[in-house]
Amino acid sequence: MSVPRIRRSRSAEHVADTRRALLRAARELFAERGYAATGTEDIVAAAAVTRGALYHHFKDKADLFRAVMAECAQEMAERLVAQETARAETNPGDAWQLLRSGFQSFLDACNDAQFQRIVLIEGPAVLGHSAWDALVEEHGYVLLAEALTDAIREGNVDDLPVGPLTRMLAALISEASLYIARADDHVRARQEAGLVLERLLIGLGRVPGVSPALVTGQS
Amino acid sequence: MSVPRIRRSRSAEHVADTRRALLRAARELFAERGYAATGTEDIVAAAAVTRGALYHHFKDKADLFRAVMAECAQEMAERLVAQETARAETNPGDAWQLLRSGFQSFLDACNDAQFQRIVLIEGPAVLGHSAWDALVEEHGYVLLAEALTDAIREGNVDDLPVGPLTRMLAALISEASLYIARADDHVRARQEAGLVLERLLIGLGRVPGVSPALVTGQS
DNA sequence: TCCACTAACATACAGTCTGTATGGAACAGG
DNA sequence: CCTGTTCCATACAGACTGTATGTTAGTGGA
Repeated sequence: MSVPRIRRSRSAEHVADTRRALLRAARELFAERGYAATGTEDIVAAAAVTRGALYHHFKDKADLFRAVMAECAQEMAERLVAQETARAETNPGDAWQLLRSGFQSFLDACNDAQFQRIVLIEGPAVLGHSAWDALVEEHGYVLLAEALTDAIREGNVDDLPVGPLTRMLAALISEASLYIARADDHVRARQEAGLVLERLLIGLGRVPGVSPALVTGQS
Repeated sequence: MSVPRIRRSRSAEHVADTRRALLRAARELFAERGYAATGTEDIVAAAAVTRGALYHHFKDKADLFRAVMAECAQEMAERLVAQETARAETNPGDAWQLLRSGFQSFLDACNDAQFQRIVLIEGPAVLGHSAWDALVEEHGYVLLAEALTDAIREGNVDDLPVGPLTRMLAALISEASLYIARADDHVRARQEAGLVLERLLIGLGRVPGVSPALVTGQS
């Protein structure tokens, strides 16, 4: 009953096509229905191949997801870098000013349903913490940490520990983007979240009168 | 519709036992292995019942998870409320001071592996966004939002939109607690995260020289 | 050109897991 | 005594994942 599939010359280009089709289909479906609710059969059907191709190119379903998430994170990082280098050229300010505006543009860039669902929602649960963190570390945190280090070196941001600062700021922006995405009034939510973010960042600047040893960790 | 007094002195207790056993076993296993990696058979085995009992008490596996997560969130909220009311009595300060110290103690309370895994990691992916948000809204956000509203009314916190502020602060603390939990040096991580948090909160206070309309939303 | 040999799939199958349907025991009420 | 309901156990059907196996196009060597 099954119509035999005719396979023509299988060039390296065709192989790459298969892989890309799988990635594209998986990305779409994972973002729309979530990881658990997306069967491998659904993916290969959308990609017009069979499960054999999937398991040839990827170790398992989670491996496919990892590749999809890496692609999402990669694209987001590239988008941001391009945006920020352009801004730095046209309007050269100090690193701190650049970082603050960068946060705001990240807030806009983050407003991408696929990125949110795959990287922020499904990612931590599907890949465990370590694998997720490794991916984000590679694609996202490095940029933020670099910018923060620059700003600290320039003296406009107080010498706070970059590690936790990076994670916490990233979480802040992530949550803000999710808040904006699910709000009824996107424009208003964007404005409010941007305002809150800007206010929170104020505290990072040099504040001469404040001793950095206020908090010791024991309540 | 009339509910006559039901007295099943012994059996009613037994029924509650079954339910509690399921909740306890599920909580343990979900926190340890994650939702997807925990089979219903594992849960009922740990609870010393059969799958029939599980599906009698809960609609499906996700429903059981929801109950577990609600329990976790409930306990966390109770713990915090108790802690804060005690603090408020012994050391009555203004709402803002109370809130700041409350954040720090939340940072400590959040350092609970079950809470982190179930509520913060698995929750958003297992229950969708809306169900998760509804639960957190009910158990966690209300407290934070109330405290923020008080602090704003007292004038020590600027009149910022409470909705996004609540979510973003909660995300901040959640990420900080995760950072602390996975750090090699917990004590140091706790100290650093607490410091960063304290600094970020500074920006929320009244800052006379800053116009709140700096950020308009369009980059 | 012939012959391995391998990459790139397709297909069939086995194991696992979830949800449901069925059955039964205990108990309350009429 | 009969009946209905609650509470749970068991059996079963469907779905899904990963793997084993088959098949074909390309490739390098002799």
